[in-house]
Amino acid sequence: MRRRAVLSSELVAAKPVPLVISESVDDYLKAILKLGGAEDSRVTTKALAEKLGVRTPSVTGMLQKLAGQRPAMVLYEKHRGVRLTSAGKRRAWELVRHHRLLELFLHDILKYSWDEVHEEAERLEHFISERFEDRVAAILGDPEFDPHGHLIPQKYATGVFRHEVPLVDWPLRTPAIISSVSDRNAVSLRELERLGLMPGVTLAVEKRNSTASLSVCIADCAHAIRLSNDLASCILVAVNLAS
Amino acid sequence: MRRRAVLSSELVAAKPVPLVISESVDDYLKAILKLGGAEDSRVTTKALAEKLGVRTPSVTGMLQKLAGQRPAMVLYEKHRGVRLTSAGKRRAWELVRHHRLLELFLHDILKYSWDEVHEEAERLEHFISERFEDRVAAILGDPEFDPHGHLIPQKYATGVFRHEVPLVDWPLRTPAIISSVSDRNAVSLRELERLGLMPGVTLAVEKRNSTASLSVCIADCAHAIRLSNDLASCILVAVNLAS
DNA sequence: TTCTGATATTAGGCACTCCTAATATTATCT
DNA sequence: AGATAATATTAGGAGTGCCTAATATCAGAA
Repeated sequence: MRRRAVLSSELVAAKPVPLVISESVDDYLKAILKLGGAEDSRVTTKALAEKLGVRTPSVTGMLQKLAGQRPAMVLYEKHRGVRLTSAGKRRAWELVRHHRLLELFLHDILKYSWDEVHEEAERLEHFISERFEDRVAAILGDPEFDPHGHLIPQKYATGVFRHEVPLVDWPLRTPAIISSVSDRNAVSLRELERLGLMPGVTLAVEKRNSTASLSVCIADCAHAIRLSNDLASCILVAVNLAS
Repeated sequence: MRRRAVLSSELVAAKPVPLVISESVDDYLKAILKLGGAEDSRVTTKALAEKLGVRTPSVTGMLQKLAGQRPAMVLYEKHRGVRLTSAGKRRAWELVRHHRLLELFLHDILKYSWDEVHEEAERLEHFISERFEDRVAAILGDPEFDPHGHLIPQKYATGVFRHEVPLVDWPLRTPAIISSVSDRNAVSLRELERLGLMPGVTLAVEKRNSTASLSVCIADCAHAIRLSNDLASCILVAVNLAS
């Protein structure tokens, strides 16, 4: 039997499917949160597929599933992308909290190095209980920032996206404070640590070279450091650290 | 096409299937280890099904899969039960080490109570890395026992089964030392803790009642305690704690 | 507006792990 | 030994989450 034609912007039918939270679902929710950004904009199938390392039909299938659950995790209109529902946001931010708490815990308590925390946190964030989360937060003294400078969301709270600017977009010779660095690449993190380029450090961009690199000065500009664009793109800065 | 008849004790054909370790596989390996016991005896399909809370056809299917992997995790002969191969033992004991280290870690560092550690450890044991295992062991000072008195196996080592006797089988009025208690039931654990019946405590069975209960005395027998058979069956004792 | 390339969805399949029903084998009792 | 009960296996199916191939839709350029 042929499927009937549908209006293109039809909201996907919501058969009440019992709620399932798998590792996979978690990963989709986190990816939608990140790609949606502060404006909570619609996220495309393609963007999700790239972020998650799967093919687009897999994404379509999962989005239909997530939209059909009760409570629905996403709002999904065919061909128009997805956004998280409040239930989806809740879980996604919970995972972000888990991840960042775990990173700090692994670093401060279990003495992991800066570049080792991400991978382990990424795996464990799905499986720790609320109790684990609470106890870790208590031991760490309800911390605000993870080792890479990222804000740790409050429990049950919708997190905030800080107003950060990639160092590569920052104006020349203007003091900036490193607010956070990407935790994705262990090699880059080791390099940044070696160079002393860590959250809280003040620096300025001396000059941009045509050869895809830039020179930066730390604080008083005693000595300039040359950074590859690759490395520099791991660094986010802010004028003040409050926002 | 009809499947050809096979000799009943035929070793299951070993098509080289790439090694997969899932949570499910882990659970089967641990169950086989425990049911096989110190003598490493063959474990039946039915026993596994009961232990794991699945039906027997599911077990048969999984055993065939585990036997067909390279390296094989189990030795499996149809209708004759399974045993772990050395590769299977290695993973199973690794999980036991993970579980017991995690229990002690949750109790000592994250301040979980005695009865809260099992469930969390059971979930996390599958996902922690070798690094996590090592750091936790280091923080705890390479501990020998978990909070319930179970031996924590050495890294990479095949663990040992201690010579323990259930309290319900222990002779009357003979001093015994609690070597371990079952970690399976949180309610029982809370009760045991309240009564002071914890690993290391010396006691003797005063008398066995027909009403499925028994009276025990702690140490100097200042006061007797009546235990339900249910509770008593959580307690394992040993003459000395070395073995 | 119509074509075209980019993006998205549907269709159909596979591996995993579970299920029920039917069948086969083994063990036990008379 | 033969019947029966207990245990185990095969057959066939379901849900999840991934895949490729085919098709549909959308958005930008001519």
